[in-house]
Amino acid sequence: MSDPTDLSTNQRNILEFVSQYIQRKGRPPTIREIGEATDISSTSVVTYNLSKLREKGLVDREPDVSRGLRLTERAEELFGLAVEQLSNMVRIPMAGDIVASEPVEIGSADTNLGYDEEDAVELSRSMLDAPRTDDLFALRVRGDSMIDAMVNDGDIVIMRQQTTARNGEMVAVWLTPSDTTTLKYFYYEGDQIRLQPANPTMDAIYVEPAEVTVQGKVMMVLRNTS
Amino acid sequence: MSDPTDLSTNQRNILEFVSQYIQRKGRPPTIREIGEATDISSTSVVTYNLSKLREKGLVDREPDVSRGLRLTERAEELFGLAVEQLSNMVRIPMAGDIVASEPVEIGSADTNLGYDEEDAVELSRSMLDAPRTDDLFALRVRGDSMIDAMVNDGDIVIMRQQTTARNGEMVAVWLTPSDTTTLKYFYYEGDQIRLQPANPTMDAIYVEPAEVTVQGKVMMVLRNTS
DNA sequence: CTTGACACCGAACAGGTGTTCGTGTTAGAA
DNA sequence: TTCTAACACGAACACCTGTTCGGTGTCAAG
Repeated sequence: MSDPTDLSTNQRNILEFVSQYIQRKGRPPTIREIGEATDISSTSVVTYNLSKLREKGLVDREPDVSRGLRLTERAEELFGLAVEQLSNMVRIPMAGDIVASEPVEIGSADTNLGYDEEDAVELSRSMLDAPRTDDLFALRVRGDSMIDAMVNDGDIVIMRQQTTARNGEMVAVWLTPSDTTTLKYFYYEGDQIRLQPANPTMDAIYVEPAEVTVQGKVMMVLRNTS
Repeated sequence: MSDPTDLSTNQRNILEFVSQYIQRKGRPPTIREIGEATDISSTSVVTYNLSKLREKGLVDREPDVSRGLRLTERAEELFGLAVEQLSNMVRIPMAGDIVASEPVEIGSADTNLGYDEEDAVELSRSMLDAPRTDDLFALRVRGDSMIDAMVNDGDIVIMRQQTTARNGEMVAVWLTPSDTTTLKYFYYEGDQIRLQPANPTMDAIYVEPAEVTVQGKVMMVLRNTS
């Protein structure tokens, strides 16, 4: 009955228009502005549908006040326009865990088409100077196997999915000889690859190009100690 | 002439009221609502002052439209209301560097009264479960002296200013015997204090309570590798 | 003193705006 | 078929709202 999903065409149009109008103009629209935008000739029809939307908890109205119209949080969630556009935050999905004994699993990041309201990390866009953010994903580190990369159990690494690496980039690599995943600085030197641990007190290892598979570039490491 | 700092009392009141009204009601006020709130009896006076504010680039008006009033970004910066409340982001000032050879310097964080538009770190409020965020500050790590705390050169640590610590918290401590600042997990054990490095492969050190000065709690560590 | 800029006042006007009422249409239940 | 609820239409009304205009007072420059 009051299920917000079953809306008439008019009601859906109204909701969408109001959301866009507020975002664009910074103020709610009038009854007649709604009517014009949604091809409703009569103001009473707009009023009628607004009262229906109010019953469904999607809008809020202040009586006898011009533009006394407001979208409920619930409606903003359904449309998700205002929040997303307004803030310069990046929502990075948590793709799973990263462990030394398995390759990086990026499956859940690929299959994630619609927003699943799943686990995610929110970052300010200014924190990572990345032109694109849709190919980023986050992994939670399990175990102490990454300590030579200065990454601890429970840390979160923000990664970009890519199969190649440039010199100096920190990447997640899969080493076929030892069947392990590690985070290392990548340097291509002549005929072999130098993998340098982030910890400056530790020594680099040298491997053949055929033995390494780049699985992503490490953009950032987050450690929450509180 | 068009200096935004020299505003009449009326203009200042109007600006403040409009800002609060928009934030509270989600729509701009009418001319008469502004007049009532600021004790201006005539609508023309409000119009007059609004046109003055428009000349100074603080408000924007759409003619012949009810509530066709908007605050400029410049005005929002001056008042700093809308932006701050709207986004769930936390702005943490960069207080300086942290090095092993000196105590933590929090001076610049204290003397920072007005927003100096200085260097800062912006984080999603959901990332650090801290009830208060006004006593947080950020420090950039210089040198390799913190590697036993799994913190690298160039990393940024988010800290809360406090002089006491509870067991299990990671804190920045100043050790008087060696005159060094380090980041360690803090454990009070009977008559002495155990300071445990974050790196699980390293051993703890034990010190007398008189030898340590807690300078802050480490809330988060950020490492940007891109 | 006169002038002009500045700030303010009160009133009136035209159009904007939410509300209400009577009526018509359609689809589905009884 | 009849009835009910949902949806839609147009008109009228009362109030809201931005604009405009003539007028007042203050104050510094000429």
